[in-house]
Amino acid sequence: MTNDPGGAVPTISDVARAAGVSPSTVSYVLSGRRPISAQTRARVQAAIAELGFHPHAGARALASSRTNVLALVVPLRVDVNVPVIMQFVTAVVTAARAHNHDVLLLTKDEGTAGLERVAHSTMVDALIVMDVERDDLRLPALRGLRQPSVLIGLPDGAPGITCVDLDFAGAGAQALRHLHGHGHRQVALVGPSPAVYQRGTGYAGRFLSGFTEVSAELSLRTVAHPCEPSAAGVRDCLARIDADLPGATALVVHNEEALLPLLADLRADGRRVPQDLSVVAVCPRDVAVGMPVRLTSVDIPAHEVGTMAVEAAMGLLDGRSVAETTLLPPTLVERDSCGRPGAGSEISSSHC
Amino acid sequence: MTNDPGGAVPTISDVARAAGVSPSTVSYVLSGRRPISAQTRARVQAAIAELGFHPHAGARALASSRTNVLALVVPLRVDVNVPVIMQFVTAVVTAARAHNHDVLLLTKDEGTAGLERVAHSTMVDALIVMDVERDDLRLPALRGLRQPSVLIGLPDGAPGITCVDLDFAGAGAQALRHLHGHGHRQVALVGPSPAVYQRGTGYAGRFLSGFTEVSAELSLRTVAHPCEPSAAGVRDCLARIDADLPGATALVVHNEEALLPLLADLRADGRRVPQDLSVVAVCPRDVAVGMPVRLTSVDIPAHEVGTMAVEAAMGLLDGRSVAETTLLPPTLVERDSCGRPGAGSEISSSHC
DNA sequence: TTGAAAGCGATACCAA
DNA sequence: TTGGTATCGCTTTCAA
Repeated sequence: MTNDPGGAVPTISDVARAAGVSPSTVSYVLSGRRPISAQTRARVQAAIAELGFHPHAGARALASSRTNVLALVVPLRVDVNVPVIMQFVTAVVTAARAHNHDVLLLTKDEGTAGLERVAHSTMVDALIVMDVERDDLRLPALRGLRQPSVLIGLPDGAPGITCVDLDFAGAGAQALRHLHGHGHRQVALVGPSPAVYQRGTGYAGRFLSGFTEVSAELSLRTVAHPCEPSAAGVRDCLARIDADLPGATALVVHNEEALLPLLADLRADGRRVPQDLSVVAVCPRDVAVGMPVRLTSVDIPAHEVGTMAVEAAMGLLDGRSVAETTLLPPTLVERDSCGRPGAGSEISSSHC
Repeated sequence: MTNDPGGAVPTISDVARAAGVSPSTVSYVLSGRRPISAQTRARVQAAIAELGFHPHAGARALASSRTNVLALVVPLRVDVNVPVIMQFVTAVVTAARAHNHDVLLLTKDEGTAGLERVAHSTMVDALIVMDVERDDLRLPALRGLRQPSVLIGLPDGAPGITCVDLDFAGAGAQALRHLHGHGHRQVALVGPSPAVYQRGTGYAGRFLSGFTEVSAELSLRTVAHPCEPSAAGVRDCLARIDADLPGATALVVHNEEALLPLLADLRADGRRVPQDLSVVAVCPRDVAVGMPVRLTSVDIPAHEVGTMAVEAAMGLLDGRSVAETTLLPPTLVERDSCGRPGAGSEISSSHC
């Protein structure tokens, strides 16, 4: 690596001259878009290394109409689960890099204008949009862009845009089925914060509907309450559950941030998990594992979803056909927070 | 806004033709780099709106050697405080947008190669690097780039690169002085996880040294222990403190993730905050406020730091002179977690 | 297997 | 106050 600080930045022509070939040959060595003899390739590559040549991204974008950049729109609200968002972001950046793309970060609060700005100015090849609401105002704008987009989430109706998400209805169903299989007949759902429902974020409702359907199908007694993710909010929510369904033997918690205060609250109340109350959480693995009690959980596969979103975007860019909607099947992992109702302290973990 | 989907994307020449002026005039209307008569300007702007023209970012970058993009390098480790990172990111993106820049997201684990890739290919005008270690391997690489960079953090020695950070030594001093002012003479520091110290992240040591200096200066009895941010880690840490400094009447907690388990642990032990034990936290405001007890805290001003980092980068790009090191003074905010030692339940919040 | 040269779409210098 | 145009650095078609 011969760095030449102070010297001018080498261009493709400099490389061509040094290698004794034409600029186009250098370009083709770089892109592999046409066969090059081994010797020529070697000479060019030597010259590239020698000069420390790096193609100019802007020039490339101009000539090829490809930026190798993906836009990622993230929510920066505080009531949204920050660690989960970070997992999506990590997954997207990592997957994008694996496809030789970089990631331009947009915030949701720039709204439609932000999307159009980066798309119209050709800063990106495709867009990935997180935190999509059921009737998201940005959808029409996205449809109008020349670049393809991929949603993380599932809006109402046929969005006409590629969507990737966890099958939250399936997740709700699976959580409840699991508890039913362990003998529970009265189960309460601790949902996301009211703000999430009000915002019209789809996953909350989809999870609830899966939960509700299974409840009906299996003739269970269930209640569902949203929950503010704070010590006070959790206390409220538990009180309401005790009032509405005093015989509840299990909780499904679809609210990552409420988990810690909730477990603390139960403990302070002398209600042991899982001896007195079973808990199934819906959250990323590492959150479930990091709790005071290792929680049986339905995984939120942020990494997979993020990766699939990028794969879908790449597929669209390459002209491959891509399923409009991809719902990842839920995965429930047994850990230590779920026993049989009324098992008291004599819980046999082999049964759960 | 007359959208013309399906029609070709308009270029600056199309606008020029429509407005009856030359392309350069359109460019100057856009950039404001030379005086334009009001009528011409109006005609051009009308044409721009009419055609829905947006300058091509790549073409612009090529012609002007300015991308209007900032690289932001974020750590995606799990042991790092995710919400705090998100606050930095938010601040940087917001500030960058205020200066008409976008943000390209790089992960720390791409290391030196990632920095050089985006810099050499001229994808960005400047770089902002988070989570800088005391003797960070990336510093030499950053110094070799044509683009300026700004560090969030403070490496050892004279880095030769602009740095922005909270004055952690001052923060440690302030936390301890505050407790001393309220009568505490035996104070324990609950530090970040051992991993943070081992990684050589500077802020942990700087905080500790400020704490230690004040301890000596005021002849206090203090101990300091790192703390794994988990239920078990917190238990361990508290046990060690009880062993080493049984008379401790106050805790300084420089470990955001340990706060919740720590408070739960104290509560379970029947030790009330602040009646039996005072606590000063070091964390962002909203974290302090969101705890079961509203914590007196030294703020981690992620927003200010992120904003200042962007301002510094803009200053460097504009050729303004920028201080090599900017340490933001700490701010302690009184809330409800700090009383006089031995005050028991008769705490008078007016005194604290 | 390689080369020549015409763009890509802006900016900014040199003229008028 | 405005216009003409060379230039930025690369890709890709057309030719050989």
